[in-house]
Amino acid sequence: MDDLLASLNDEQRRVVLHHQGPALVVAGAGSGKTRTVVHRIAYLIAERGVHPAEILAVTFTNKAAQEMRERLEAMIGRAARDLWVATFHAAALRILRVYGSRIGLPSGFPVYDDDDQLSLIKAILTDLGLEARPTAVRSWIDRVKSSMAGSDTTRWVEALPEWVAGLHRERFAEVFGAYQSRLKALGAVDFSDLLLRTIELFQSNPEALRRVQSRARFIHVDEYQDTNPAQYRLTRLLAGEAANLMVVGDPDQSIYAFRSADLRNILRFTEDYPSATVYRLETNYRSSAAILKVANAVIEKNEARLEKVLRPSKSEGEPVRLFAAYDHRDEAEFVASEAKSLLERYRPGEIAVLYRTNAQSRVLEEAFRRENVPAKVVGGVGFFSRKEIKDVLAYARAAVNPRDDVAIKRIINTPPRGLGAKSLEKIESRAKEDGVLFHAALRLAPKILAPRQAHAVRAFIELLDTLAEQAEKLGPRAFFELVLSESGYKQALALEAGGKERLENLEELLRAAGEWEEAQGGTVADFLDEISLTARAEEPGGPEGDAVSLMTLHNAKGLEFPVVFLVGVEEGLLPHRSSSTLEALEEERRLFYVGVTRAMERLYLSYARERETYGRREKTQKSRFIEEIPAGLLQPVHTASAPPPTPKPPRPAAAGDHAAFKGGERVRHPRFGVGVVVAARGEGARAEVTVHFDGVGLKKLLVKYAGLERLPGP
DNA sequence: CGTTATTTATTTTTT
DNA sequence: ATAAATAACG
Repeated sequence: MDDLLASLNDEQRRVVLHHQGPALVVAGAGSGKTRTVVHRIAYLIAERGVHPAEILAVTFTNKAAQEMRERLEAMIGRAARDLWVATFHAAALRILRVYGSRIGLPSGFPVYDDDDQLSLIKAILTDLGLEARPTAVRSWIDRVKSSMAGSDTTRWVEALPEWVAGLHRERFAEVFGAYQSRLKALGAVDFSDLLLRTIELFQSNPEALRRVQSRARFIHVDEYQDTNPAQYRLTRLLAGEAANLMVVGDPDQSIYAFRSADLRNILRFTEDYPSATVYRLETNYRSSAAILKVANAVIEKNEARLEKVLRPSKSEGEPVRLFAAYDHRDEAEFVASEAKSLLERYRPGEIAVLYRTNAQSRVLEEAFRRENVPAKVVGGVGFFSRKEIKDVLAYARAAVNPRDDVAIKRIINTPPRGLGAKSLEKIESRAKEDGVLFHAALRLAPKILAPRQAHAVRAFIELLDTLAEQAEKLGPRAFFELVLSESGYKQALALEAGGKERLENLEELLRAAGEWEEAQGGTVADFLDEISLTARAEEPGGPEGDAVSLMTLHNAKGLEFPVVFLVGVEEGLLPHRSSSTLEALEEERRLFYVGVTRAMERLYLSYARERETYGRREKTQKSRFIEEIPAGLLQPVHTASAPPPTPKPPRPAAAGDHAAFKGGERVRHPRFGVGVVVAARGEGARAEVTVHFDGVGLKKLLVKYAGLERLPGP
């Protein structure tokens, strides 16, 4: 297996040859970190006689896990199937599915995602009569949990700011407590719980820990700089005394503090494991020297960092270009047309556009469409978080686990069955009286509801029972087909406006389920587990052709592209306006650094002087990060023609247009099309017109809202 | 009860 | 700008 080592440099080879005990690999961007880890695993198997089933590799994203699996399979073939490659959360779920009963988790416990969390929180806020923003409450709950403050019942509250999500911290603590006991009563776990409950299991159950350890005798943790306290703890427990633990990371690429990631975890590794060997990968194989100079110039400005050199291995290359756009549209237009001309030398898939916020993707998508360049948003609002998909998945969840109240409430009146808010309230209060859960009270519901509703509930229960029965017999695909037909969901959708696209999405789900069955097979419950952890995954159906990738900077971590456009490099966006502290600012700077270091050959930075947010146009300024780059490293781009000073499209006459409409005028409505005003009455805000639209008929409209456009007479 | 109209909030990043 | 929450209507 000489060739295992032959293709590596000295730095990398030393890592691969590391045998036992703890190791910290500080790996700069583009230094071949994944490659090195993959080789190390292969070497362990081929040369050290380690069995694949004794190796665990933890990655940060599912995408990274998949890539690592593929690379290992390419290198060692079938043996790769016995390796355990997973994210922290996926690994924890697998552990809890096996040993969860030992800490009181019911078999088949559900994993609640953001949406489920939110509906639980909303219900609790209503119960307690509190007003607060549910999303803010959720993020604080997550923060408390993943920083593991929740375990210490008294002190963590005092560590919070006085006001949290619009609640006094004492009140917040009540909500937190209610949330936790609610989860417990439901026998459900949320994302943070996957980690916390696994820790709990290991601490209370040494035997379970030992068993898992035997499956993880050699542990690798990628992106260690982004581990949060719970992940840190879990890693330490798993590594145990033997500590055959190799962690890999780059402090300069730590960009998940908002999710409680703690940079100090990697900085103190050598204190945690005094016997640790430290390796450094400092040769960059990815980027041109010109690009690296920019990256280094910026990251140097951070104070909280380990000095680290990153040596280029490539020549100077193309200069990094800087484009100052008139506005966000102009910027998008530039990117799309420049990308188009680059297609002479690059495939679309070799080009990426990176931005700070998801909201920036839309203009870009539109611009690419106009230029006829294939482009796709990677990440973003995932396929599995669309309403119709979540609805159908909720049916599956309720079938697999009849105690999943959140799922049941989601679907009890979807499609409409005549069980509205009033009926739910009745069932809910009955549940409270009896001290039972919603799903239990539901079974009593026929007794406390009007005949019509009682009948509907009976039918619904029957539906759930049928589905529960079939969920055990059918594969996911057949099961979902059954759901669609039996629930009436499909029929309801077919009648709905815009239902066609949703039906197509459901077809897509069926196809994805079918493919999954063929690829690995498993029960409906297995399928749910699989997708519960990949909520933001790409559209199923695989890579549909070659396309330019549009994604957030966070999503770009770990990836590389020959051509990168980093857009919206403006004050308020990058650094984002929310970063008020020095720590936050430095994290933004690392984010910028991550973006820059994704580029191999060509890098474009751009910013707009005006940008529309919230539909509000605002003046913007170029980012301080651009100012931090020595001017000689950037080459300004000049476009052939400056855009018009006022690119604002003419707005249709509407609110504010005080000239009243008169009978006989021709108008255009955004939805109904062209029509003739038949009558008009009222003034100002209450002005009302009756219009006869071609092919639609008579409509009474409030001028203020209708958005009517006056057309010249015939 | 269910549909439509109107108002409100939302934008940081994700397992 | 747009989606989601709420109110008004049928």
